[in-house]
Amino acid sequence: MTVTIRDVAKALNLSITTVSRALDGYDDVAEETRERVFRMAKEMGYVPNRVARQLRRQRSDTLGYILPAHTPRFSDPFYSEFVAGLGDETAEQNFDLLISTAAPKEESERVIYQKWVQGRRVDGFILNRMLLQDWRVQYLAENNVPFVTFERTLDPFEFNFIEVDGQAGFVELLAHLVEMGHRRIGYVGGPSYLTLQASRFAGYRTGLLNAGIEFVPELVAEGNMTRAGGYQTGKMLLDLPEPPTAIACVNDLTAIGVVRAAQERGLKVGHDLAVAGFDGIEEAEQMNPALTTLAQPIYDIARRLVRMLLQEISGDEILERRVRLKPKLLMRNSTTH
Amino acid sequence: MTVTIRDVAKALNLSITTVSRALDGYDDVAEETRERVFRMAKEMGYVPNRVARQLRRQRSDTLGYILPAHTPRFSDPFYSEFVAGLGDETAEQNFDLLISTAAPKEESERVIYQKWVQGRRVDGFILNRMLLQDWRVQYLAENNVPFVTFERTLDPFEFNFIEVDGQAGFVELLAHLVEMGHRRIGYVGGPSYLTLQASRFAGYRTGLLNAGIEFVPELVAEGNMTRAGGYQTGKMLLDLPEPPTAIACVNDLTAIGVVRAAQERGLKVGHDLAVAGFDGIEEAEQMNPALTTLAQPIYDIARRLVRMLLQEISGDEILERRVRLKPKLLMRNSTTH
DNA sequence: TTGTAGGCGTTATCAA
DNA sequence: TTGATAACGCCTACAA
Repeated sequence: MTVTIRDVAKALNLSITTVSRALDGYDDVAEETRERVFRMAKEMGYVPNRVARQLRRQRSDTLGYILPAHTPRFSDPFYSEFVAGLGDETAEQNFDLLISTAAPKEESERVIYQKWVQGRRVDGFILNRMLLQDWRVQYLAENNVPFVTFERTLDPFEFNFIEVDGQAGFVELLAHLVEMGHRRIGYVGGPSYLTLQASRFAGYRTGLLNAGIEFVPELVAEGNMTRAGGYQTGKMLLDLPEPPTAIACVNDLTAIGVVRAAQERGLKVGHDLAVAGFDGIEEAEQMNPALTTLAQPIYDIARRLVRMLLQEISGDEILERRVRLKPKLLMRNSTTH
Repeated sequence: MTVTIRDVAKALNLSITTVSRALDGYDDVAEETRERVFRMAKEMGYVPNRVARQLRRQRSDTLGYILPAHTPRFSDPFYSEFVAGLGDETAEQNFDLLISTAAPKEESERVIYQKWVQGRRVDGFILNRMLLQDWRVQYLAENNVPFVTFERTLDPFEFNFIEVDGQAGFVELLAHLVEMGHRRIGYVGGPSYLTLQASRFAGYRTGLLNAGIEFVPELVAEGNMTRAGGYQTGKMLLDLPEPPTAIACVNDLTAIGVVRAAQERGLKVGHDLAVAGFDGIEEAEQMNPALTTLAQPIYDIARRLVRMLLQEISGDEILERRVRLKPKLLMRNSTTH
């Protein structure tokens, strides 16, 4: 049926050893033999059986990523871009990417990690949307499973990660808003157990401090990082007796929701209300008004994470361990008009 | 290191054969033995090595799906929902889902299919966004690889699929627009080689015919099914000397772009211009004005496709072969105000 | 430079 | 009801 290495060997009157070594580029194979092997393999359409190779090598050549999806209709451009980056880089490195979705912190999420680890389905994991204290980090570290993360955690384990300095970003954003004349600045965040919420919120507070503006708890609300969440919390803030004149949001999706809430109230975003987000998704650029945001190179980060993880898995020299990037403030019409 | 079936057998003083059969639920194992085996396996934390099993059984217990992504920043809620459905159902059936992204019709896409087929990485494929004549169908059919599709093609091969009747949907939509008083109705479609474009466009034309409205080629434009594409083509149509008063769009994303173009021109969508889409993504419901759309149950369709494919793979009786659904017209403010 | 042989962890065949 | 044994396809020490 399908062509195996044995068929190729037989057709060439060689041993499977020689064929295997020729194909794998060992240098103890005669140049002429190698060429014959390559030609025949191609002609017969031979493709190594990955499963057999995996069993022999005791590696799966597969990376795992579990998407933190709360609902089936979950949709965040951040993840589309992130997954695209993971997929492209793994493919380029001749690895596979195994994906599943699970609601964060649920039992079902834990079950998937366990299944993949114990069934040796993957050689390592990419994690993101980290919790301040993250059971995944503990579980993987204790089981000696390689992993890398986007954002870090407070857990007392050594691991490699990329982080984008949300605190510094928000400090810069607040300075920008203050410069545009705002003093009453609101903040719509995400769940408090998220690393990114902690650092971005810290940036918000530092930014206020820097400008000598008093922190007003009423101007801060917790959303769920979706459009709908931004819309809800946006309405709340805008319906205050003394509403903010600017709202900084934990991510672009939230900001999009806030913009909608504002427009529904007849406010002209950019004039009557400034709104800013974080991520730099494509939609932020295209909406009306274009959204001021702290952009991070999601696609490239994903690719880089894969490379870091593969270095760790292969035991190669690890070139990058803890990468810190700064988001880029893109000032657009939602705050500058 | 990790526990194998051999360890369990040794601990119980049984042969690995018996352990294997006990665990797999064969009925020629003494009830008492079976219980001992189960208890010990659990105690020792034994999890079968999936790779070894795959090699032996010559099956991968994995389904493949290649996401048609044109750019790294590609992001369409349709696919988020579709992939979520695929992932949930495969997981529930104890299968894995292998995902990659590739630009449609590119050489790189073909390479992935070949690699997965020849490397026996997957037991079957789910396809969507079908081309009228689709090389994937031909390739898989000729290689006897099981697959199911969302939408069908014109290829002369037998295969199982689910389709949503876009033609009937657009006929209904056009009737609605006509009833709202529109006579000058535009259409923004997708690439002409797509099945869904062919059928939805056919519905548009039939709808015009039914209302006795002459077909005006200038009112039809080809987009690329993205927000940005909708925005571009929307501007084009709206800048005509005699612009349409209603625009039917091939999908929601396109419609969202058209709405933005209209709003930029100061048009009040729902009053000055009617706009409608197709898909029923969440955002369509939340935008302002809410978007009239032809909704299809994307998540459920994905799950159903997986079940159909697994029936085909397992050789079970196939309960569903060619499923035809009708989209549901959701009339909202973008056309009814 | 090439070949022989053993084994990765399962499952399936056959015999006991 | 249980066990010995042979694959599945590949890689790699070791021998030739």
